[in-house]
Amino acid sequence: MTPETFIQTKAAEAIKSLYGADVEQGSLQVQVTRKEFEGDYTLVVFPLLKVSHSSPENTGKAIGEWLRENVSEIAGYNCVKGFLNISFSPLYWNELFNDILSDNDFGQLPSTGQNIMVEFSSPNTNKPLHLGHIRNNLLGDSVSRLLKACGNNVMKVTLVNDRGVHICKSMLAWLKAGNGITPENSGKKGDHLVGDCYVAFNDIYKKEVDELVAGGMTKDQAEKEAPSLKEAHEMLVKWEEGDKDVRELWKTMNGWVMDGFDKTYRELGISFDKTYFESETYLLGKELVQKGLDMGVFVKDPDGSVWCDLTADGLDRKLLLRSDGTSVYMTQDLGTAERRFSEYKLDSHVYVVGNEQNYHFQVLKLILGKLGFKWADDIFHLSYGMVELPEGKMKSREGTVVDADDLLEQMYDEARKTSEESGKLADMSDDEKAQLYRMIGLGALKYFIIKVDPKKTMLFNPKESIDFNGNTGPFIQYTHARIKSILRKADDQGISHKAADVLASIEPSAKETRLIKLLSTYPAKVAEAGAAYSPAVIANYAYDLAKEFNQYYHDTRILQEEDQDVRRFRLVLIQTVAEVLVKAMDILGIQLPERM
RNA sequence: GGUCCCGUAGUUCAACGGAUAGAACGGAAGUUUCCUAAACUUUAAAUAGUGGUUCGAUUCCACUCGGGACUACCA
Repeated sequence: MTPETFIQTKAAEAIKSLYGADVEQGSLQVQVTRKEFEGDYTLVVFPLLKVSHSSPENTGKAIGEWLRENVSEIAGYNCVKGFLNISFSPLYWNELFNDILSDNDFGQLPSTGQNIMVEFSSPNTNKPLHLGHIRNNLLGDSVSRLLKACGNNVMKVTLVNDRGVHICKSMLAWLKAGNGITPENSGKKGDHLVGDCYVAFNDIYKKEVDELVAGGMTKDQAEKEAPSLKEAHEMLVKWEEGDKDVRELWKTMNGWVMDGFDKTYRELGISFDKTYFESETYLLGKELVQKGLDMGVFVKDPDGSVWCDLTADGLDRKLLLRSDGTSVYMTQDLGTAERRFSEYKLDSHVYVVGNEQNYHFQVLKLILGKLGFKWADDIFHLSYGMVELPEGKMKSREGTVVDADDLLEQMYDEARKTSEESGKLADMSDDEKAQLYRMIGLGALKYFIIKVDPKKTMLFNPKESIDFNGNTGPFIQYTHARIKSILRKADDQGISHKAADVLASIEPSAKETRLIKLLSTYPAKVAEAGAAYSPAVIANYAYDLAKEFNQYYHDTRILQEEDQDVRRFRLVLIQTVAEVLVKAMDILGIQLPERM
C-alpha cells in the first residue's frame, strides 16, 4: 500500500469516527508535503469542511490528533491553514522500503486484460527518415512500453505508405538517370538513394515548369501540364493495372527503402509486431461506404461521388469516394480501423500521428461513430507537435531537414568527444567505447525529445541536446554509473548488499526518507503517465530521482560508514535507486551504462 | 470564414483546481585530504491581457491579443 492510500484509508476512518460521515477514500486529497513545511504527506482539508462544520484549522487538528493517537505509523502532525501535514515514524519508511524490495515486479502494474494497438512511424517510401519521424518513433515506442508497464497487452504496428504518385516520381527519376545505380553498387543506403531520386525528379519537374512559364503559360497551368508529372501519373495508372515492369521496379525500389529503414530502426532500438503496407490495405473501407449509404449517414452526389456531411458537427463535408469510384485516404482509414478492432479484439487503438492531422482524426472518429461503431471513442490520436530548429521550421525545399541517420552519427560523435575529454575510460577496449558512445548519444537524443509534452511544438537545438548537464539523459546515465561504481567497490571489499540484509530496526535519515518516498511513488507515476499517454512524466520522474540521489550521495559517506548494518542499508537503498532508474529509463527505451 | 492546438524566468522544459509557481542551461558567487567535479551549494530572474466560477486559478469558462496546424475528387 502506498503512503497516499494509507493516509486516505486512515483519514476516512478518522472522519467516520469524528463526524460520523462516510467519505470515499479516493475523494481525499493527499499530496507530498512541500519541502518548506514539516511533514511527509499533506491532507487537504478544505473539501471536508462540509462534514466537519468547523474551521479548516480545527478540522485539520482534530483529524491529525485522531491519527496520531490511533495509528502507530503516524508520529506527528501540524496544521497550516487548511493543510494537515502528517509525519510518519522512521520505522514506517523502513517498512515501506522493505515492501518495495520484496516486490519483484515493482513498477509493473497488474494486468488489465486490455488489448491495445499502437500505430506509429508510418513512413512514406520516397525519402529517408528525418527529425520529425524521430519524435514520432520515440513517442510511439515509449508509449507502447508505458502501456505495457500499465498492464495492457500492447501490439506495435506501422503502416508503410508504399504506393502513390510520390513513389512513381522516384521511380521515374531513377529510370531517367539510366545509370542503373543500386545500393549495392553505390554503397548508398537504400532510403537515401531513393530519396535522392525523389529530389532529382523535383529538379526535372521544376525546370519543365520554368520552361513552360517562359513559353507563356501561367504558373498554375504549368504545374499541372509539366510532362514529367504527367508521366508519373501514367505510371501510377500502370501500377494500379498491375503492369509487370512497373510493379517489378516498384518492388525493387521499395525493398531498398525498407532495408534502409530497417537499419535506422535497429539503430534507434525500435521494432514492430506487425507491418502493414498501404498497397495491401488501400482498398479497404469501400464496403463501409455502402453501409453508410444504406444507413443514410452518407450521401451520393449526382456525379457519383460519396460524401459525409459533417456541417451539423461544425465541420465540412468530407469526401469518401471519388466520382470515378476510387477511394481516398479517409476511406482506407475507416476500413483498417474496423478490421483491426474486429481482428484483434482491441479495447483501444492509439495512433501516433502529427498534429497536422488533428482534423483528420476528428473526422475519422466522428464518421465511425455515425456508422454505429461504439469503439469509435476508444481511438486515441496521440498528436504531437512539430520539431523546429533554432533557424526555424524544417523545410525540405530549403534543405534544412535534419536527416535521422546523420543526426545519430552526430550524437555518437559528440558523446565520444565529451567522454574523451573526461578521460575516465582509458582502460576500455575500443569496442566497449564505441558501444558506450552509442548508448550515450542515443540516450541524449531520446531523453531530449521524450521529456517534452508531446502536443507542444518543440525546439530541437542540436548543441543543447548533446549537453550532458542538467535535465538530460546522460545526467541520468552518469548517476547510474556512479551508483554501480560504489556497488562494485563494495563487492571488492566483500561487503554484502542483498535486499535480505536490510534490518527492520534501522531508522532512515531525512535524506534517505526522501529517497524512499520518491521510490515508492514510482508505480503511481507509471499509472499517471499511462493514463495521459505521456512518457514525459516518466522522464521527469527519473530526473528527480537521479537528482535526489546526487544530493544524498554528496554528503553521505556510504562505504566509510562504521556501522555495518547502516552501511548495508545504504548500499541496498542506492542499489534500489539504480534498479528503478533502469526500469524508468527502459520505458523510454534508454539504456544505462555500468560505467562512463 | 470554420475547426483544433499552444502562449510560464534571457533560453529550453515542469507544476491531479491547492500552500511562498519548480528545474535545467546561460549570468553572478562558492565547494575537491572524499566511494566518478559529467557532481554539489548559494544567488538574480516568469504565469500575454481583461473579466467570471471557487475557500483557493498557471490550470476551468468567456472575450481580447499573439504563435501554429488543418480546412484538396493528395496521402
